[in-house]
Amino acid sequence: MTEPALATATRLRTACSQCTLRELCLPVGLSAEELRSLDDLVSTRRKIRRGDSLFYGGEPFTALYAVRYGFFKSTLTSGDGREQVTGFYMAGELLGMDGIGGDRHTCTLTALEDSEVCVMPFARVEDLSRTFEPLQRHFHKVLSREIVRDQGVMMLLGSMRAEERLAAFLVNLSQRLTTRGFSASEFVLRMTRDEIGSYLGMKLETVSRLFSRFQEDGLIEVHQKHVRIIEIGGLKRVMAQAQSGS
Amino acid sequence: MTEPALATATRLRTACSQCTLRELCLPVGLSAEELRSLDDLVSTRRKIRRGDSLFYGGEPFTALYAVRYGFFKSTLTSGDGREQVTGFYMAGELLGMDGIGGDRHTCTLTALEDSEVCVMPFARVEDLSRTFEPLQRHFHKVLSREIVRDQGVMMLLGSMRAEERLAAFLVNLSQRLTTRGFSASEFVLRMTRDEIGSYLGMKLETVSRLFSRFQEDGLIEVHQKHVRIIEIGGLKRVMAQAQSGS
DNA sequence: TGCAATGCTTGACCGGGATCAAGGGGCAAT
DNA sequence: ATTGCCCCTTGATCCCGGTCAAGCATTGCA
Repeated sequence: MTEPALATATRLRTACSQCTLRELCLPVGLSAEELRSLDDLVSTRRKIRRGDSLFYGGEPFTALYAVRYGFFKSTLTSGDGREQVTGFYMAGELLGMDGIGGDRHTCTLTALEDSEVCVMPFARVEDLSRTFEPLQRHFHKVLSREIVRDQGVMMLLGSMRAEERLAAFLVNLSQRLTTRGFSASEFVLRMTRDEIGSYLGMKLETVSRLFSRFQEDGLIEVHQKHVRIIEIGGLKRVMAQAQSGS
Repeated sequence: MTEPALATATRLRTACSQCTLRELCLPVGLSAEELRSLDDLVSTRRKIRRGDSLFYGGEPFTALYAVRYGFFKSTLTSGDGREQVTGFYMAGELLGMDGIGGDRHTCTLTALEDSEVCVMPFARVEDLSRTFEPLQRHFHKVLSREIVRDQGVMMLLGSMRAEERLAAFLVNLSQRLTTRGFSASEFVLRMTRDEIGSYLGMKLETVSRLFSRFQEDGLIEVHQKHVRIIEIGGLKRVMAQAQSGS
């Protein structure tokens, strides 16, 4: 039986081997053939409109997702309804790893702009990584890096002052955008002050005031969601001024 | 060639299949034979004296460790020397997962009492989990649960007030001790006020004051490191009194 | 094109928790 | 049993960042 033309087209559209983002979400240094063996990883793609959610906390876990384009936040809701932003995700980053442990997602993933993800059924990820060692290794690294990232945020929240936290946030954002070929110094925030504040453990008013202060100090220029970093070195200095906070 | 008696003895001593903790750190529901196939996981054991470190941040990553007995803290040191406690670990819990992503450890693991760990060379973990599906699945779950745990701490630090955080800490400790067959209501803290404070993002004085306050309120009884929980329901109520903090 | 909704900024004030300081208790080593 | 060190407790004071409030800017929809 020959493959129908439509299936071929779909396959091509979802092929990891053709994806410009692959060095962000897949192991590097593979031969063309090895790469092709990864094309089975992605079953389909899914578009998420701004404001819609990819999955909700409590929902059964079935797949991991790689961001193709767009921007997401992950949120955790506590028993009493408080909402905490636990992360922001952009192209090439992996979503849904929280769900593996308990077979349901613990957090909610919401698109902050129109986005698209590659759907990777988790059973397939596990199957493939049993037979394909580079994938196994890579997958473990991705999981581990998520742990390290979270611990970095713990350090942020646990031992830094508000202005240090916001500076660190901007520096981090700038670095991640650079990796993806965007400008390091000028970008549009996809999230609100409230979401930044939740992520960084401060109120939206504090975020706003600090943006204004950084601007007065000549470190950045802000107009609503538009941010231009003028002196990244200054931000890094703010980040690390050895004092204890909270 | 027969196996020398000493090797046999070592093997017996390190056999997962014989370990009373195995339901805490290995997949459950395995046959005796399947269990035996896991005995290769642990290469050796290692004792760590109180105050000594199992590994340091920056050190090359080679193995994961399962706590056999004892108590550990993990700490992260920032560029400017500030130290953040990122977790406490007890029997049956897995250490070292932070190292997988970058081939070196990012945090330091220090014993808070005389302890022993099982050393599981990571190459062996990956090999075995390629051929033995239940181990693969289990390992992924453990990694994922660490992510979820860290996100829980982020929520703690990002959106709860000091007294809520400390109450949550006590409730969590009590639960983990119960799982391990210890008393849920009476235990000895292995860490100092300073370490608790670092973990929870507050100063040691605040920890001390809150302990005193909880005692006045009849929720607990504290004498130095000795804690007796009198009303766990009260602690849970403190934990969730819907207000915003920090 | 105008209106409503949402998000941002800024000011005034307040309070939780940090900081500074002093003293007390327990444990380990001898 | 004594000594010294580390840890814990408690008080007094201060300040960062939260809270409350008012008004402005931007965006999306009718």
